[in-house]
Amino acid sequence: MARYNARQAETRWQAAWAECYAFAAQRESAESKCYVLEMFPYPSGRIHMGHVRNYTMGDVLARFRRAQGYNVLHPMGWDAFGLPAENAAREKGVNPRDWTYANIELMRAQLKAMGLAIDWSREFATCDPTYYGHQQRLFIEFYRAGLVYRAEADVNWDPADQTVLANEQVIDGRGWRSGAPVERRKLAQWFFRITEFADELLDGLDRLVRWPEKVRLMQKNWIGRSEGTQFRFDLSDGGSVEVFSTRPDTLFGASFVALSPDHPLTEQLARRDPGLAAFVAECRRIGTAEEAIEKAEKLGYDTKLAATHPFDPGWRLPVYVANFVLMAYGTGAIFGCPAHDQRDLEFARRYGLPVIPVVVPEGADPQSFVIGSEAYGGPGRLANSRFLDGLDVAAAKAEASRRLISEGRGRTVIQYRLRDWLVSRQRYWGCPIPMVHCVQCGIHPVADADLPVLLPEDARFDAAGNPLDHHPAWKNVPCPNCGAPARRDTDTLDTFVDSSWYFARFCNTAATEPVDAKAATYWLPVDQYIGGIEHAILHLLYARFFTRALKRFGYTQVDEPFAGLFTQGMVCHETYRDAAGEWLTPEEVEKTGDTARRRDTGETVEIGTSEKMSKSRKNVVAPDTIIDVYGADTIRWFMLSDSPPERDIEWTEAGAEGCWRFVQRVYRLVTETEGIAPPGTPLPENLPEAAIELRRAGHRAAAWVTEDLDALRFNRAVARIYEFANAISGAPPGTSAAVLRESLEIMVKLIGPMMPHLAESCWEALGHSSMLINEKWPSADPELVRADTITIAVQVDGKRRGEIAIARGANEDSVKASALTLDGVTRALDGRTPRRVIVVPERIVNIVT
RNA sequence: GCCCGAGUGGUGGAACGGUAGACGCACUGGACUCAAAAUCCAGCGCCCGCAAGGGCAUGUCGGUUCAAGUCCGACCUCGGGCACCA
Repeated sequence: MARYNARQAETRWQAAWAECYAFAAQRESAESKCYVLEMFPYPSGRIHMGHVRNYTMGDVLARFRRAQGYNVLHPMGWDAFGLPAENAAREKGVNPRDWTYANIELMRAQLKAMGLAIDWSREFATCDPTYYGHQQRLFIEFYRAGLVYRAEADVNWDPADQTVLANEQVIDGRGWRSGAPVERRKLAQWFFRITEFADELLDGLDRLVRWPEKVRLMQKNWIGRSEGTQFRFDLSDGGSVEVFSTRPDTLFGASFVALSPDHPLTEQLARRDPGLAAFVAECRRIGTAEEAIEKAEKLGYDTKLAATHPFDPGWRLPVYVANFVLMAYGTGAIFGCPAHDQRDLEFARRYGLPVIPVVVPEGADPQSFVIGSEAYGGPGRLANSRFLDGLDVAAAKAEASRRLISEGRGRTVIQYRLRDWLVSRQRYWGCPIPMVHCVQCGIHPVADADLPVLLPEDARFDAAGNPLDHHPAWKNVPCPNCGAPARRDTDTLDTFVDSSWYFARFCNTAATEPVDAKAATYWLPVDQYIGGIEHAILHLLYARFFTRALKRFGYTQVDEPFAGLFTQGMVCHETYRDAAGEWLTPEEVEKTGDTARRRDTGETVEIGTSEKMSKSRKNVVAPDTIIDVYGADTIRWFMLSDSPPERDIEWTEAGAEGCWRFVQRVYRLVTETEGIAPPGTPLPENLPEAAIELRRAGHRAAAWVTEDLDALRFNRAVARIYEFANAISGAPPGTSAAVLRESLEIMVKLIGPMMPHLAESCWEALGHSSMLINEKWPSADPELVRADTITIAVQVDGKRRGEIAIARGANEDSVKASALTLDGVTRALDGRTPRRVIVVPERIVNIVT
């Protein structure tokens, strides 16, 4: 029995493809272009199953489009800056740069072993000075255009590690590495003005029809647009305060005004009021930890100031500082309407403030409508509201707003939840911010001739804090403006910046500009982007922002970077625990049926739920060991089979073996089927029915697989191919030699994008001297795809009672007649006369009694 | 709390409103073999029945329809996102 040697074949074909630069994209060729991109990996050390799934999907699409005649761009790079490299430096004493590039070497080899159709000539890492140097140019360009600015911001400061932490790195109010309580500090930081594009980024979502609805919705919520009115309250000390509200209609239900603890007015008042200062300090201490917010009670401090109601000069409202008012949203001050806002209600109950319902649900009596422990946020008519009485909410909003505006007290405002993007990081292993601080003349960009600002190679990682800040030789430079002694900005850019424009750089990685406008015009947008759902908001939003900014500077002509987005599911595995509750790796466990025992001791092991592969659960299976045993095609086939690509998939040894058996089966089918005509043999006329059936199966498979790959339904494509393989092996002996050849060639071509090495070997075994990679995708004959006879079901009163075979296009009366003579139908009718017979052509017959 | 998804055999999953369970995995029986592996053949939702056949089945309850896994309403369970956003 012929056996397919995956290892040998795979190295051989990978070398053959590389030799003819099979996957190099053609520069701006006449063919239609197709840019296929998977989210580039962080070089953590080794590839994992998630990478395999991601890159297999992209590869299938790239190869499929290539076979269809597209000029395909399918590049690969490395998202190479980030904390793990720096941690390795601190923990193991290695240089972050060496650590990163060593990982890239290893992972590149692993990806190449997967047989990916990648244009490796375009590879780069974001930590290459040739990449981050261009990023620095972009930063300065953004700065000059006002898209980058510096401002004081509240940040999470870890006093032990002496660095700013991202919100995700603060766990229960403590630094994730140091365990020290995180402080909120005001520091001057760099920001990207992403809010300038808030409206565009929101509106653009509607046009992203090939994005998952879910991701669009998440971005919409994240941007969080709300329309409202911003207006002024006059205060008893002669000052005033601006508030923002989406519900100016409820103004007659107001019972207090509240300021954020971080509001400038609060700070001013606290200077004279030690009680308030203490209250503010207490609010800051509770901080931003999620849990704290959830449990925190509504607390306030009465400033003793009074605010004048904007619609009634004689109506005075108390002014509080309240812990639930955020400085970061709106104006940092609100008016409280307890009847119609849950937070305001809790606050009012605690401090004994009035609760006046002003919106009454339709049908309820305004006199007896009382608010209990739940505020009423629904629709209704205004009451207790003087000139607004009787209006519905929308009309009352408009009227209240109109009055505030006409009195010169307010204006309509659109507020966003989206904040500007803070990009400063007190870290070494990132793109240095190309700015210089001069005591004489302020902040200036580094001169163009001095770019890129390279990271120093001799940084020290033995002290806490930012190594760049501890490196006088690097830090101290002359001011680019006045020449006086100055110092560099020692922060580096958030690594999300690196991944916000790499797809544009891929269009021409040799460009002397950050982005080659001509190449980008040809290639962008990315036709299909594939990656994890975890990037649904940040990365994808930042990339959308960058693309718009790049367009402003003439680098691109598109608004949106990714015309199609696909978010794939995770790779999971069963978990195992021994009697002591210790996690065990799959290799440590021997499974027989539903029971599992330890390989070493034979002890029975508890099988836990299937979860995302993770080191902590030890349920990780390394792709390279699987590739060593079964080959790349087997693991690729597994990733595409069974589960729909957007859902999670469970890795199982049994499933992998099943894929491996299919690999062998395909090879046997090609090498052991007897009586295959030589290449190029024309099909004879007057084929017997069995041969025509096989041809139909083949052409149908071609049509369906094409459809499925177009829609990224890989699991269905796989099922179609199994069906077709069954049809070939089930063909009766003596089936036309030419039809066998046609069928096998179709099958091999259909398998090509998914199991490319096996397909090449089969193509060769079928007697071809050319490579399959140069063959066109099979086209299906529509005549063969459509069946001549169709089997349709016959129902009586909606229950299936039999089936009839009819000719395509058979007339309704004959269909009806043969349906009514069916045994099962007469039995079910039991002498009754049908009242109605519904015939849906080529679908179904339903006889209604 | 608000906003999204998803519930189909032992299992992963198929199914333009039209034969529910394609295809894979697991399992069972058989062939081949000294034996095993590999391979091949057959079976495989549940209940009644020797069979032919019949009944019940897509989380639950109701509705629309000649016909509902699919559409509508309510509920249950699980998963995800956002969360003092005024």
